Amino acid sequence: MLVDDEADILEIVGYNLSSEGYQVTTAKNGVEAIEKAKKHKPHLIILDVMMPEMDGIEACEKLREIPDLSNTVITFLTARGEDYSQVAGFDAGADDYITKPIKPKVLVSKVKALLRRLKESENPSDTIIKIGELIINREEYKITNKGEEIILPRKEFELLSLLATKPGKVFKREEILDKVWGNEVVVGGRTIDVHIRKLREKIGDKSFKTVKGVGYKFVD
Amino acid sequence: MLVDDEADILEIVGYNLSSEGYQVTTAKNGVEAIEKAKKHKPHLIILDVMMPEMDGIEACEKLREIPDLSNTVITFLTARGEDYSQVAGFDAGADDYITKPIKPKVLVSKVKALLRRLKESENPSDTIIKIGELIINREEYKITNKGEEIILPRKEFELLSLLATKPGKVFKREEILDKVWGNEVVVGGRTIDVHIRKLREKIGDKSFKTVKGVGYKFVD
DNA sequence: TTTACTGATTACAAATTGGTAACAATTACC
DNA sequence: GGTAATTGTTACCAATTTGTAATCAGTAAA
Repeated sequence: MLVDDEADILEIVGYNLSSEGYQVTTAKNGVEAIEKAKKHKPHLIILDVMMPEMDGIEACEKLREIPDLSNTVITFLTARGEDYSQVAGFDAGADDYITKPIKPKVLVSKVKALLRRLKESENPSDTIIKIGELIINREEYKITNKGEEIILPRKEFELLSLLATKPGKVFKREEILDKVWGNEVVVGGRTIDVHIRKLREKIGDKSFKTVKGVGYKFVD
Repeated sequence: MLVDDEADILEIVGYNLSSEGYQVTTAKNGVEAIEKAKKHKPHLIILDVMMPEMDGIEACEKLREIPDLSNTVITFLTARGEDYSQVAGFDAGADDYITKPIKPKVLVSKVKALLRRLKESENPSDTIIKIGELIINREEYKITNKGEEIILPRKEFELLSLLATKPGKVFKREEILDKVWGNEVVVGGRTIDVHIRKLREKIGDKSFKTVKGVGYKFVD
């Protein structure tokens, strides 16, 4: 959604974005913008700072209060050099700004980048494993169990990660050594057991099942 | 890449651009242009509107459908006065047009301008990162923390920038070295730690979390 | 030239982790 | 029930990893 009081800008920018395949809505002022935003729930709002009646900053603040738009990216259009408006803009909840004069190529690639960013934040990739009340975030090396955050040392984290990739599957000791320690490292016979014990202490005894003569498995 | 059915034009324009240091490919018609464009992925395509078989407009539309060429600038060559072709050209996805007769000086400066624009748009809006009260402006190498402006040395700035691109994500030491120092540079084992320490001093201790055996992460 | 700063290194301190040994407990199997 | 094999547990220690301060070379600014 484009918001600007100048019809020229709406047309030029709108044309460029449409021809990239984006669906474009326009609004001529802040009031209209809020109205239309509620209806259309745009993914991205490009907002001119300088507008009559309600300026961009104020419009932005109002837009940010609309719950449906919490995932909407808002970016300002601002004349080059007005840095004060940048700061004020960020305070108002903007995510980025674009400087005038507008270069179509720059604009389009900026819009692409912003929407890509939005998309990325929507699906939290496969780095996250979720089993019952246990959430393993590989990217952040963080574990949440029943809403409580737990920080595990590396080996314990990796051991848990491994077992959790396939709940119910029995991992042979050999396999665990391979994947967690690396098959060139030689460790004593009780090492795995000790680490399992630590995990049992921290995550819960019932989650780890021993299969005698074979290995361990993680159960929900 | 130049596309025109007249060999004279290819030669003259090609000569002028080559002598400015550009790498020039040529094609005699639309079909050849598409073929060669797929192979060479040119940064800029100059396309004559009037060509036998497939005209410039049609060629442009086909070129725009090639994913690899989404960042390619396409400009038309058109006889002065044919405005209709300008409109049609923009609809077909062109970025600019050049009128015949061609004045070499004008042409070269236009090409320069177009390629400069491309370059600017290639590294788009990662320019500003905002996390809580911290605003990082990569374009201006400026950081604002709680409204206060902070100036960081280059390495510290880049380290912070990197970590801030994905708050919460743990960046492995290896990855940090790669992205901030460049993977050909070899630095001592304590270098990253020392820089982290300086950032902790300037930005706040709590913002940087150590993950032993792995790396560091930035947290809000 | 002087000064100030950046960026890296070093050496040592501090903290944490990972592993082991010794022994206890449990299980499987005869 | 007895025995051997396997796993659980604990305390302890060594190795690894990180934090920190001091220092130094290189470079840009004054």
